[in-house]
Amino acid sequence: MISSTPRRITVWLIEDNASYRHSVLRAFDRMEGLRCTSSFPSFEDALPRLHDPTLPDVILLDVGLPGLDGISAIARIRALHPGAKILILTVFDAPQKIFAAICAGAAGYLLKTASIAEVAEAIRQAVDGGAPMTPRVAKLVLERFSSMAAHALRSPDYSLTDREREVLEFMVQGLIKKEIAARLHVSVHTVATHIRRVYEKLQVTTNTAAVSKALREGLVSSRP
Amino acid sequence: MISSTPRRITVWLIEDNASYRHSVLRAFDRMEGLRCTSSFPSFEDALPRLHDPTLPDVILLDVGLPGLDGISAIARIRALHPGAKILILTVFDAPQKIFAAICAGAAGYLLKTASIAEVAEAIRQAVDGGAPMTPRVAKLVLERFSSMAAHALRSPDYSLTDREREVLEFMVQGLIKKEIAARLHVSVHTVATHIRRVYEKLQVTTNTAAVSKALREGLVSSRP
DNA sequence: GTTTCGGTCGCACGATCGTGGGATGTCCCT
DNA sequence: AGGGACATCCCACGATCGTGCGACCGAAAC
Repeated sequence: MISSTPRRITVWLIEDNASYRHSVLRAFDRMEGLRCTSSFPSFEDALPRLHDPTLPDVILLDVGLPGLDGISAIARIRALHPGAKILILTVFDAPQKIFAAICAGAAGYLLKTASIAEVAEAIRQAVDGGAPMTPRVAKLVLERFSSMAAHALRSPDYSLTDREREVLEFMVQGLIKKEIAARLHVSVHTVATHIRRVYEKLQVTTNTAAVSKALREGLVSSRP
Repeated sequence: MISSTPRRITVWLIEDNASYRHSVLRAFDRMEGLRCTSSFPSFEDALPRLHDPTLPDVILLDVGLPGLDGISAIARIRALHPGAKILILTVFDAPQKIFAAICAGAAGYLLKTASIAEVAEAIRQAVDGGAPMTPRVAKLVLERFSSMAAHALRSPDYSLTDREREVLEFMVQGLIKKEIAARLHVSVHTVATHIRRVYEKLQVTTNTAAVSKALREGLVSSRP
């Protein structure tokens, strides 16, 4: 699957390791459709050039470099040049680093175990709107993703009745018994009874604790 | 990057399109290190075979097929054969489908725009513990991921003081004034004053509403 | 047919809360 | 020297809450 872009893709390389930087540069020079227009040993060196009139399509960034940490660098680049695809290329595979980079707006995350050819392919994918990732990184993202989603969806069973759940929802909305009674067209005593059962089932003794438990454990919808 | 597995990777193919199924089968036959041991036109056909003593390393599954929907199929397969890597191979790129599949436990998600060679490579990556994805899919996952994280982190500013936030945290834990006073080594009156200010700033009039607002808007950590 | 469960209603009492006032002291800012 | 923000403490009053106990009814379950 070769993408046919009209002109060469321009790339900046920000990488502190000189020998790695040069080998990437040389390899790119021999490639069709790819052109590394500038390279820098650190983000600080690249920073002033971010005001240039001609900016690259893709910025290849090592987030292990000295000085400003890579995550802040991503944010700064995006602020100054939102059009650039930022590809992280690093030796670090700590989930924390990876997630931080993604949340900061990186388009992809590659490990240096990848070959130069794979890096080049990843650059093309990024320009095509893809999000290239080393499989190992993809695995971590997927795991975190599904655990986040699972956490957002899990809902322990306290076997609340429909009416009890209904009352609980109103409590979560901050209504007091009197108001809940009005909404449900029943007496305050009835509401009190329902709340009593809810407390028993949730093993709490105060409205505060009940609301807290309900929200934290997703017993009611979190949407106001 | 060729993975050197001692024996051939065994694969099942579940795919309703007969001609696509056959072309994949033929292609795999010509490949080293890959063996498609069974193929089925639907999940229902594969189901009884999930009790076989010899089960595949990877199951290639089309989630657009008739009968049982693909998402439930993933869950069923994982229940019966947790060791298998499930790779989704489909024409559907609706984010909803993708996220559901991932949350159900798919190891990767490929679009049928991928070449057979790419599918084969993805199978190897999956066995190596990776999570192969078409770049387009990766992009969607990354976007959703960072928006989820951003949502989980956003926190409106009610300019609560440190002490007020501290008291609010205890309220969210379900403590009553008396208990909070004890924890902070101050009098109940002091706690009452702090709570009063919190109510003013959050624009609420009951403890319930305050706790609800605090939890929903991430004013305090949601970890119990 | 009797039991069980869910929902409804009632009363009473003490505990807790929300809010109106106030007061004192510390720290920081200018 | 003065003002503002913050934290601390106090009192009093009515509203609200938590919980003890008891009751009725309809539907479903045994």
